[in-house]
Amino acid sequence: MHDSKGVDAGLLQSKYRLTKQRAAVLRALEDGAHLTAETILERVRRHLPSVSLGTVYRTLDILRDIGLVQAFAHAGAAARYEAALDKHHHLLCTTCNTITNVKAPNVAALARQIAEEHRFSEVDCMLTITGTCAQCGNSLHEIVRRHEAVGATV
Amino acid sequence: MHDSKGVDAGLLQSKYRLTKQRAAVLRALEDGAHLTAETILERVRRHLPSVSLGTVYRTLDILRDIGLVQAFAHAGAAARYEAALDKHHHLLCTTCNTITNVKAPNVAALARQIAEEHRFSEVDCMLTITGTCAQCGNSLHEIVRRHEAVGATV
DNA sequence: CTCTCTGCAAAGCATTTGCACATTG
DNA sequence: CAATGTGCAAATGCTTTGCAGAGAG
Repeated sequence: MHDSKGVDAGLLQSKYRLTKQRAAVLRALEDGAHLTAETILERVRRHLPSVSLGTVYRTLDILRDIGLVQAFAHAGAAARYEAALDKHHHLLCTTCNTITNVKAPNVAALARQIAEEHRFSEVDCMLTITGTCAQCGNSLHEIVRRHEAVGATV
Repeated sequence: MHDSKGVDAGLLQSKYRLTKQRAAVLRALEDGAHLTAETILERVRRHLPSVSLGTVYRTLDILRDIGLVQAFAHAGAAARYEAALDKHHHLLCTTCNTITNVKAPNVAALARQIAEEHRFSEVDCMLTITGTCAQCGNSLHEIVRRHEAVGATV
């Protein structure tokens, strides 16, 4: 059986109602993936085929408001959403667009200090590291190798 | 007179042509502001009234490609662009949406280390600290104070 | 003179919203 | 049962693109 009590608890305590659509969105994010609204809709529809994209967006807004969900925006791409289970940061491969979660406990303290110097309150922080992941890096090398083998000039 | 040689140098060296529109976009970002495409268009049109928004977007893409411009995306808002003058991070007030640049030299080393552990290459990093700036924090306090003065119940 | 760039206007996505009906607490 | 949430579809906002003419090197 799905024991989603823990996941749904936040909604029950909030000013928002617990509906099956909202529970389904939370369940869609349960595995820690970084999903677009469209992909969340696909997952949700496996259980509740009639849910609309509008509802997914409205739900994500609510869940962000409660703090159960976190959005990740990057220029020129749809926002990606994830469950806010624990504090972590992101490693984004700019080639395959995969996002990997990483821990960086020192960052929060650093951010808090900077924020304090600027008299900021209610602070949160997010470190995004961009680059090329090992897999994509290898693929690129291979392409270069083939080019050279064929004798292509750059 | 405007000594924009330094600013334009990147374009001259690149595979892209140096046009007055592109120079104007660079000049619009000269003061280090974090602007939306729409605002950049306004600034550009002061000098070149016929420039179109499409050209601004195309130019920003090119400038990002060369590394002269950096984009900043945040869920549910237009992207903001800034000149990539020096390495810095961002303090975003979630109330007034003002972005402040901050230095955090330690972050890069930390990011590099994390990236290495994950076999990432060509790494860059960006720390975004969100919160409420001093000014907005004060305004909120004042609102609460007024509420209390009137005897309003929460 | 050729290749690239621009303006214009239309198209494309991601996201939001108004409304009538369904559901929750 | 009153308040809130949902589906649908239309609207909005940001960004991209096709094309014919203009401009750069």
